[in-house]
Amino acid sequence: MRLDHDERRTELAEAVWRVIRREGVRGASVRGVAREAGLSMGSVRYFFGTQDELLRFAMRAVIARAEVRIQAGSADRDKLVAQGDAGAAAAQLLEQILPLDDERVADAQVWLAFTVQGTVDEGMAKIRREADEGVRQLCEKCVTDLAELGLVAIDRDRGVEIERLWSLLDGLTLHILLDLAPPSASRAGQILRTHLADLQHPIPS
Amino acid sequence: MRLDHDERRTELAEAVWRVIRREGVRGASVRGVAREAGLSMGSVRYFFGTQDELLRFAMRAVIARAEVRIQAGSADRDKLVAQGDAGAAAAQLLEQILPLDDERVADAQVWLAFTVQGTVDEGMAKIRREADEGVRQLCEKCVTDLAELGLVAIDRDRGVEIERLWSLLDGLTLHILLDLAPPSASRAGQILRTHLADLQHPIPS
DNA sequence: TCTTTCTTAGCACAATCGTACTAAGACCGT
DNA sequence: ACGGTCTTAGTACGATTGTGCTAAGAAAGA
Repeated sequence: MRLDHDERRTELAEAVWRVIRREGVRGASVRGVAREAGLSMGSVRYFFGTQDELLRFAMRAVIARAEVRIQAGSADRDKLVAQGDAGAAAAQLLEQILPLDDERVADAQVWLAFTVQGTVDEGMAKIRREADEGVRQLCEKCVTDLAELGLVAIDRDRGVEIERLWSLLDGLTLHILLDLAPPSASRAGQILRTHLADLQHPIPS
Repeated sequence: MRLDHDERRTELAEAVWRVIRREGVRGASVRGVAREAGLSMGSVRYFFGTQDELLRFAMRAVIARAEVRIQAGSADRDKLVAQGDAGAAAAQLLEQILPLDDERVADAQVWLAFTVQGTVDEGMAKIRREADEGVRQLCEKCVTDLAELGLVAIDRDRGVEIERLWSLLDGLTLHILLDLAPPSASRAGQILRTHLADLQHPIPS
């Protein structure tokens, strides 16, 4: 069955994630992943012809999980925007992106490892760029939704605000992953809401 | 001469940086670094008894470079604060932290690689935490200086603002390194100044 | 039950890894 | 010129790496 085949590949991807969290991308050798998955080396090679193919699949699988999470509350958020509360919609969306529970922390750890590996591996860099563009568009949508409802001051440079929001999100994510300023998970949401509140008010000057 | 000895160690650290930028921490093997430095394997081992020692030294050397850069304009900034222009002082300091030229981008690339390696290597994690605490204190000083001059609204939670600024800095750094939104280097400064301006005005209502 | 296809296991190969060790070279005070 | 210390080079060892290849086992349709 072809279904079993894909399920196996996903199981192997999950084994890759566990190994990466424990030993880094360095430890994600074919043998290491096989051991983690309880399979032999030859079996892994049956499902993935090469190590690169294995790692790229595992990387894309992280993206797929994130997309599912983001898609989940999509309808609710659209309703909020239609009701004029784009601020609440933005908060709900962006809190989905931040790693605020263990599962998302685990995913983000793996993603960060792949991201840095992409500094050296052009194949991974390409995958990362596609995913990052997706996040950027989400940030853009948040700012645009707010602006179209007149909730963002006109004197704001929208491009600057989009990239500021985007950078803040990635910085918060990094800080949560590195466990900086201990109560990060709960405080990250507070920081995000403060930022969105700022965005919705003009600079008095 | 003991001086030559330390100079050699620094040369080897620089070789480590180049290898890491080109091939990642993965490629920073004893052999690889020796080849990059134009030395034999045995020579590297003479200056560093173990690979871990070599990499840790190279990591601390990145910190040392950053400290020199930050220390450089220190007097000027203190003068600005004394004159009541804490905003200009903050902008000058924080722009030193961002990788806005090639040299600092190179350093930040290496630092990021070490940082992620620290996810798996407790020794590196310790070094990273010390350095991160230093950056946090710089952010704290910026916010505190502004607040003591009455330039920050009282209704701001200072802890939140410190970590928001800190996260934004790290996020901007990451985006510059990953080359997101092409004209990042020039735009990063603009984003930082926008953020500092926001910080200096109360949230109306 | 036989046969064909799908999975799994295991070994072999060359390459690379970190470390230990030895010996030859360079340099310097005397 | 000599003696001793500081540097460098080179080699060897066992372990691990990615990949190619072969054959045994499982599953399923005839």
